[in-house]
Amino acid sequence: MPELPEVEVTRQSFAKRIEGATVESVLVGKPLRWPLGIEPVQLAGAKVGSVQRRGKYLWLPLLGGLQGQGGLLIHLGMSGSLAFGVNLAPKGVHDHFELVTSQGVLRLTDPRRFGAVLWSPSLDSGWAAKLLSTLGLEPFDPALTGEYLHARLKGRKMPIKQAILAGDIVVGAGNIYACEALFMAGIDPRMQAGKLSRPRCARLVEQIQLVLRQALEQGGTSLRDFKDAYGSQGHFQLSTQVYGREGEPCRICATPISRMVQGQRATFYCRVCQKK
DNA sequence: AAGTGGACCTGCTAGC
DNA sequence: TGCTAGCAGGTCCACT
Repeated sequence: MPELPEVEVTRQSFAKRIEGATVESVLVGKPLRWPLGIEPVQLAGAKVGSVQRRGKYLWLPLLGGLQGQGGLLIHLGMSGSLAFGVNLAPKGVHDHFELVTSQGVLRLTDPRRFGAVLWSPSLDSGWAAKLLSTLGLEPFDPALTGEYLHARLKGRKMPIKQAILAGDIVVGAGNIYACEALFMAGIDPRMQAGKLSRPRCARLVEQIQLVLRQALEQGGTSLRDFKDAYGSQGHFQLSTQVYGREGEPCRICATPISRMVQGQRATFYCRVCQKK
């Protein structure tokens, strides 16, 4: 489910409400991708700081309690979502983590359990350092330019779609937004990454930023049941140009949208508008 | 080093 | 109606 816009929309929907809260207890359900990495009781009494986002990860700083100083690194995987409130619905079978605080309960619902909640002593040590160190630039980082993308793609033989998805050059565009950005940039997803010209790299950067910004403004994409921590749905799925539109007419040239598989992920594209 | 495929897990849908 | 295969928004890891 969650690519950068969904994660950011989620963050914005509960960051202010949880900041300053005191952790009362922590409930751990079925195993997620990795174990929490700390005894839940150690977190009691800690104070929640300002929630940050890096790529598709959220970082919830914690100060005090038996843990001393650290935080929780949260990833929503494919099917995760967070809810925060004082009167959440009764706990369901897919609710696998709860942080009970003085200002409300933060709950992770994740049917497939590809998500993770990990304790780390800081952002640049422990689990957080390990997982975040391989990440590329944030999409809205001024350092992300066509020139930068061109330099990083140099010599790469993999298809441009997979290079964008890999996340070691630029983070945040997952399968939906990678397809969308490539369409808007007019680039064939099969194009060898290292062969993209500078101007096309510049255009791709622009379109990645544009599609993510648009999705953000529309509250993200709710294909199945994505909701932010207030329970609100996103609407970007209504604006999609190619994703999920196989056989439907291209919004530019009316050619039926094609679907193929790259790296075991579906790619949607227009065989006329997107060129090698 | 870069690239590929498998793995993790559950729910839903299309098709027989 | 009921079963099954195939598919889903992510990304780490082992292997070539």
